[in-house]
Amino acid sequence: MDLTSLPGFRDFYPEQMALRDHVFTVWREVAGRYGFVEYDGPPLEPLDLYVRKSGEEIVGQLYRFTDQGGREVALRPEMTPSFARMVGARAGGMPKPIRWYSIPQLFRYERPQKGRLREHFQLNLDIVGEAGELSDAEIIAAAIDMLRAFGLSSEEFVARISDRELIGGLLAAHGVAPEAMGAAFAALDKLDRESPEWVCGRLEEAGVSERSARELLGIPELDLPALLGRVGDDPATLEAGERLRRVFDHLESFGLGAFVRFDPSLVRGLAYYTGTVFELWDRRGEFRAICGGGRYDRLLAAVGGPDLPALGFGMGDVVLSELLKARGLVPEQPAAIQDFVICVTDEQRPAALGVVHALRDRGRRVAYDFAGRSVGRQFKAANQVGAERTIVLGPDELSRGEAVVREMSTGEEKSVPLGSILSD
RNA sequence: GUGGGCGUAGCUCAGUCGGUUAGAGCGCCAGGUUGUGGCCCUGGAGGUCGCGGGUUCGAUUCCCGUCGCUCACCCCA
Repeated sequence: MDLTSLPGFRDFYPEQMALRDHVFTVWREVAGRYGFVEYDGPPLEPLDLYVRKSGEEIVGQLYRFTDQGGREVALRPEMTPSFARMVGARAGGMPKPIRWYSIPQLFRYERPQKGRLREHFQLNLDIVGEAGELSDAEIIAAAIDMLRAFGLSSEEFVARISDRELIGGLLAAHGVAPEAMGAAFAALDKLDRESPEWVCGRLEEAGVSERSARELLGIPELDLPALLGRVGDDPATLEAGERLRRVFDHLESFGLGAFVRFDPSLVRGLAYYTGTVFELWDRRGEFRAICGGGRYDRLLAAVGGPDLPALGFGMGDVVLSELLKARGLVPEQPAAIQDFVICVTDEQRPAALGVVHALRDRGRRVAYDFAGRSVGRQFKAANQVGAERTIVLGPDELSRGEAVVREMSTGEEKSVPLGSILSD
């Protein structure tokens, strides 16, 4: 029998489970601060749920199979379609905006690499039913506060923010036809990794003149006002720019100005974003994006959900955990054992078990030796499990109704009545 | 799917210019007696040297293949 786990899948040993639990706890705590409530859906869904949204080509990237009932099913690669279905079933009767979040385990059949496995947990946090840009600022603020709650500062990460409609308008003003928009976005997205010549070439293929392409290469250097000066006079584009400016204003009002930056080269690969897009990045550039999201006003309807504006983000546990480890932000776990109860001889066993159980009833984390070993070995065992104190029951103390309590860190020892152990 | 790097004990790694029983540190287990841990000492368990084939008198070592891990590319929900 092969005892290794599947490639890209993780075993969570206790120390890793502690980190995972910490991540989930902080996520839930911050989501709660923003008034989001948690939901979940099935990890296994009909294959068609994803094909309908992303097309047939996605099938090769899914964990999928035919079940015994002949149904084509897939382990969920993302939460949005399930979310759309669940929101759709209830949206009509719910006050808007809807604020829901989830921490699904997601699966994809791809070659694993740094920060990207075949399985991960991803916080999904979305607002449905609100089109105003205050909600854009709200969702970005929530993402930023997630990382702040882990102890990361504006020195360590930044939210890169842009707007797809604004950049789309800019590209259109430079001669990109609607049908070439996707290719042009893809080219711009490569600016930080590919040579200017390469990007220029791709833009020209998308219908951009060489002169315009050269001009577009300067995009990442532009601030928002400068960029607005180059988008022409299309009213929708100008409005998108104004909208984005107000998003930044709101974030500034939240006091989060140090965490955000306009980044026109950010377009995200996702075709379905309709407005604000953003990503959270480690400033040192050691990791891939920690978090990404934006506004997707037409997606819910497109996947069969309600026709409501929506926006949200996803934040995976893999990159985040690597970052926390690299920055020394993984909290120390409390000792698994608080009290270790020691019997000097087997005669004290019944009394010891009574003490053990009474302490556990009081919520203490308690252990004791199973094997009847020497007192020295029992202390050694207590030390190994990190016990905060040991409670020694010997014939002498027990005859007086007492026990010796030893603080393991200091070695300080005192004889106390059994009753006081169980009441303080 | 493409390419690079790496596979020796639970962990981190030595080592063998091809040669007999493959080592260390840490960790683990048991002792160092009869009521006190951390340090120390002694002993022990634990490895098909990733797997398969080839060359060879002999392969953990050389060659080929394969699997796995890992990094990058592609892609990215």
